[in-house]
Amino acid sequence: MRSRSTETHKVPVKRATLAEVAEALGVGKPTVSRALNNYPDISEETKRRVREMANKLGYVGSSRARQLQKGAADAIGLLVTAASEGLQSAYQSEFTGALAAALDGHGLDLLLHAVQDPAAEIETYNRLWQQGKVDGFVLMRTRISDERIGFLMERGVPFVTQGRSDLANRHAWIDIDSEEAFAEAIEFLAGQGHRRIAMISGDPDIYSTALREDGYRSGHESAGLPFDPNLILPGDFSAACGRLGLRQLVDSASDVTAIVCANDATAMGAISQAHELGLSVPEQLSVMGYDGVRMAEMFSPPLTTLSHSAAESGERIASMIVGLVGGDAPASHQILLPAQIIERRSTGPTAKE
Amino acid sequence: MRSRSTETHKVPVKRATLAEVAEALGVGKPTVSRALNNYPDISEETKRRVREMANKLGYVGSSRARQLQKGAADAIGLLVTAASEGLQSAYQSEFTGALAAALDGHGLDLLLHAVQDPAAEIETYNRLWQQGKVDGFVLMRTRISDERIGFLMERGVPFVTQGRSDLANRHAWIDIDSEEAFAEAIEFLAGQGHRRIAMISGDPDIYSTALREDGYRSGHESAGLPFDPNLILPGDFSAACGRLGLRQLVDSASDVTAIVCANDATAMGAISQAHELGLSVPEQLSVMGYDGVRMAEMFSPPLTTLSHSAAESGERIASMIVGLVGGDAPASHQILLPAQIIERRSTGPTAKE
DNA sequence: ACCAATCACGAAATCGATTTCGGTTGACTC
DNA sequence: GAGTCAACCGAAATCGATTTCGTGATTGGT
Repeated sequence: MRSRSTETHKVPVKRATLAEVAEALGVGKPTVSRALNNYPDISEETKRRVREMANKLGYVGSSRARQLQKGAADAIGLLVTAASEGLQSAYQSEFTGALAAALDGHGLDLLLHAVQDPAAEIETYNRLWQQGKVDGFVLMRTRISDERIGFLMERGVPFVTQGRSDLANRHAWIDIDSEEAFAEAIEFLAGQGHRRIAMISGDPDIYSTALREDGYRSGHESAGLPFDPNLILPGDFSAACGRLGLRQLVDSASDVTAIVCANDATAMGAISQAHELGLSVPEQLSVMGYDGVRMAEMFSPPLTTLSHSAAESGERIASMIVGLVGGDAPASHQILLPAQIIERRSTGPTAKE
Repeated sequence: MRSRSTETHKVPVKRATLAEVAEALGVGKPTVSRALNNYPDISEETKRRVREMANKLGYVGSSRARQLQKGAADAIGLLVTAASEGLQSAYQSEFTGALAAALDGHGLDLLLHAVQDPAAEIETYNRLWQQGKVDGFVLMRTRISDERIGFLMERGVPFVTQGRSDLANRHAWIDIDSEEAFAEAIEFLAGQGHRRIAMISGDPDIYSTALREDGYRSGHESAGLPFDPNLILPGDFSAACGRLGLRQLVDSASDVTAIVCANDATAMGAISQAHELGLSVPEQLSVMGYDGVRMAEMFSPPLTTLSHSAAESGERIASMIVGLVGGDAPASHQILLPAQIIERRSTGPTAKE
C-alpha cells in the first residue's frame, strides 16, 4: 500500500536561469542567449566568457521557456495501444528502442503514450499536438483505412508511418517490402521440396497483411506451385493465433509441410503447438517467421525468418521526421526496405514425397 | 535515400489560445483560465459559457506555457541503455508499456530516452531534469552501486527505482521479492525430487542478482539440500548466457537435473541449447525462468516461471512517482511485491535416482 | 439607509528564453 | 574633423497560461 507522508522532502536545487548568468557576467540577457546559441554578432571573447560562466553556474536552459518562445517541443510522439499490456510485440519494442536512440541523435525525445481506450486514440493525438507536447508523430501498424492518417494530414501535422496505407502516396512512410519477402519465402521453401505451404496471416485490418498475402500468392506463381486460398489462415500477429492455426492445419490440411507466418510471434506459437502435438520441426514441418526479432535466434529450434533491421527503420524514420518538421513535403519521404531470409533451423527439406 | 524537397507543406492549423477564447467571450484571460481549472470563485454560469466556447473553438491549452508558469512538465523520464538495440528485455518492454499506461491515468506522459553512451547517462539525467522536460524519473535495473541514485538524491529529484539498492532505505523503490521467489523455486524443484539444482544467474552488477542468489541458497537450506556454490553460474540476463551456461553445466556438472534462471530469456536460451544437445525438457532437465513474460507461455515447452505482474508494478510506480512529485518523502514509498510460481511444462519430476 | 462582507472578475506581473529593434562604440574614409 | 559603416550589445516585447492583487457589484446585518 502506498503510504502518504506529511513531511516534504528537500526542495530541488534551484536551477540556474539565463538571467542569473547574465547578471553574474554583467551583460544583458540577449547577449547570453545569443552567445550560447553561437550567433555571429557576438564577439568570440564574449562567447568564451559566457560559456565559461554558464558552465560554472551549471546553467542548462529551460526547454519549457525555449519551447514556448520557439514553438517547438523537440519531441516526437509515439502512441501504443495498451490492448494487451505492454508494447505489443517483440518487434515493436525493438523498433521503439531503436527509434528512441535514433531520435536522440537528432536532439529529439520520444514521448511514449499508451492509449487505453481505442476510441480515445484520435483524441490523444489531437491533444498531444494541440498542447504542443510534440512536433510530430510516428505511427506504427498502419491500418487499412486508418483514420489517424486522415486526421493528421488534415491539420498538417508532421508524421511518418511505419507501413504504407491507402493514402500512401500522400504522406511520409517507411515500409518493408513484405510482399517481395513472402514471395521469396515461398520460393525458398519450394526450393526445399515443399509443395503444400500454408500461411498463418496477420490481422486483416493491418495494411501490410494483404501485401504479405499477395507475396505468398505471387511466390507460388513464380515457383510454379498451385495457389490454394484455403491455405491462408487468418491471424492477428499473436503467438496464440499461431497455435490455433497449426491445430486447424493438422486437422484440415495434413498434407502441408511448411508454414509461413505473418510474424515471429505467430511462428513461435505454431512451433510450440506443433511440438505439443508431437510434430517435429523441421523434420515433419517447416515453419518460417517474419521480422527477425532477437528472440527468434534463441527459440528452439532457432527460427528461420524474414529479417529486417529495426535499428535501420528507426534511424530512417528519425531522419524523415526531422525533415518533415523542418518543412519537407511529406510525399518526398518514402522508403521501401528489403527483408532477407535468415535461414536457421525451423525449416528444412521436406521428407515427404 | 532520404530526399529533400524545396516545397514546404501546409502550415499547421493555428492552435487556439486562451486569449482568443477570452476575447470571443468578452471576458478576461484569468476568468477563462480559472473557469477551465474549475476555481471556486467563478460562477457556474460563467464556467459553463467558458467551457462551451473553449470547446467550440477547439481550445486545448498549451502545455508549454502552462509548464513554464507552473514549473511542472507533466512527464516522467525513463532512460534505457541502448547497448543492445531496443528495449533490452521482454520484461522491460512489458513494464515500460504498463508504466506508460499507468502514467497516462495520472495525466503524465512518459519520456523515453535511449542513452547510447553509458558515460553520458548521468549527463542525460541531469539535462532532462535541468531542462525541465521531466518532473521525475523511473529507474530500471538498479545496479549494486548505482551512481544515478546518489546523483538524483543529491539534487532532490523525485525518482522511483524498480529494484532496491544499497541506499534503498533512503529512496522510493518497488521491487519483487526475488529472494523469496527463488527460495520457493528451489523448494518446488526439490519437491519434485531434484537434488542437484543449478542456477544461471544474472549480471553481478545488478542489485537484485545477489538477492536471487541468496534465495537460491536459502531455498537449499529449507529444502535440506546441500549448497554447492559451483552450481551458480554467472550470467547477464541474456538468452546467450543461458545457452552458454547450459553447455558449461553438461560439461562440468552432468548430474544436474534442474536449472533455475535469473530471468525468462536466460531460461529460453538454456532450453534452446539443451534441445540442440539432444536433452529433452523436462524429461531429462527441468528449467525454470523468472519474470513471467508473455512469451514464456508460448515457448516450447511452455516455461515454468516465477511470475509477477508488470502491469501492477507499473501501476504502483505511477502512483509513487505522483506522490513524490507532490512532495512525499521518498522513503515513505517502498513496496515489495511477491512473485509466484506458474507451473508449466519446462519442469517436472526428475527421472534420475 | 449605511457599513461590511462576499462574490465575480480583470489588469498586470510572472515564468525563462528568444527576437526585434535599435543604440553605442570604434575604426576608417575623405 | 565630420561622416559612414561595421561590429557588439541591451531594453523591451513576445510566447501563452497562471497568479497576485485589487476593484466593483451584491448581499446582509442593523
